[in-house]
Amino acid sequence: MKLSKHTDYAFRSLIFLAGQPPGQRVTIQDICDFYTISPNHVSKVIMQLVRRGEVESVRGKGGGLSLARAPEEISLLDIVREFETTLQPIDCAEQPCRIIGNCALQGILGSAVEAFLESLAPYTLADITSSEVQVLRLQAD
Amino acid sequence: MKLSKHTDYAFRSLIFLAGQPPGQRVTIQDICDFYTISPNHVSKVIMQLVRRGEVESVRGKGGGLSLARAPEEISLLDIVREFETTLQPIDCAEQPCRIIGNCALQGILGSAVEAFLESLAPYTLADITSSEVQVLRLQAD
DNA sequence: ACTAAAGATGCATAATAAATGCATGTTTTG
DNA sequence: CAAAACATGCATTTATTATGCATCTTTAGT
Ligand code: SF4
Ligand code: SF4
Repeated sequence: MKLSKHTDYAFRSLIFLAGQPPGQRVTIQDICDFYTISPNHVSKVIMQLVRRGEVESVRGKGGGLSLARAPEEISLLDIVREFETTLQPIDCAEQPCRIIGNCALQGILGSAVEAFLESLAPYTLADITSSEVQVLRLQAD
Repeated sequence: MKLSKHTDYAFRSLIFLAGQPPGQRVTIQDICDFYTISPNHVSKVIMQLVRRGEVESVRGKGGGLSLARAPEEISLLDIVREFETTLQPIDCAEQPCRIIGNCALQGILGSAVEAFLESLAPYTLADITSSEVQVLRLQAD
């Protein structure tokens, strides 16, 4: 029961962006340098965030990335929902199971996943971006 | 965010065993025939259940498997805990993350997993073993 | 207009983990 | 002692994830 790295990379990127002074743009390279992760992933993750409207990207020379919304308005739940490919803990149809329809397990697991997601619902990017991160960012330069 | 097939195979096996008349023994082969899954997996899964004391196995000719406890005493939560290799949604140390210690995300995700597990806690094998399954089992022969 | 910076996208490969299969050993009944 | 059935280890396959590479598009600055 793990989340994919894409999901974490999305969080890392958002946290990094949230740690910037207002109006500042950063490049994908900056993010990758900071975390020592692959630009290929970050690039794709950022694209998804741009499409969703969480991040603003400016192409071309002098361009870069910035948050398109206040951190308080970026829900952790939305990010998990976006980047997790499957939220169904068991796929009964994959190895077709003979007792489908007579098994309450699917339902129980489904509500357990709901409980997982519900418990993320109250939190936003602002809750996971401490001022220490901003300091760290400055030290990095 | 999927559970492993081992976990589901454990559930399938337990449900099958719970559907037997009292005192009846079944072989691993029976379980595999019923669900059309691989004996190799089931064999290993059953072993874990035997070690944990949920299933009783008798070796040798005429042997087989049976539940070692009442279905009401087999917690779904315990099964998930046993068969899921990792219950940590993100491993911050894998791609060492620079903001470890300054990131509240781990904690939030941790409590989300707790919520997931907590919501399984009230249920037992008895809750997912309907009488229809027993009927189906009889029809299978 | 040209060039370089920087994002956007697609495809190929590598790494990892899960799932499956095969072979062999051990126990027990008849 | 032979056959049934569990027990265990190892090899192979498959699926998914992660990574890398190549190329295209956009835009600022000269
Ligand atoms: S045992 Fe229940 S949850 Fe598992 S595959 Fe069968 S129907 Fe689905
Ligand atoms: S961003 Fe937070 S949760 Fe993700 S790896 Fe870094 S410290 Fe861990």
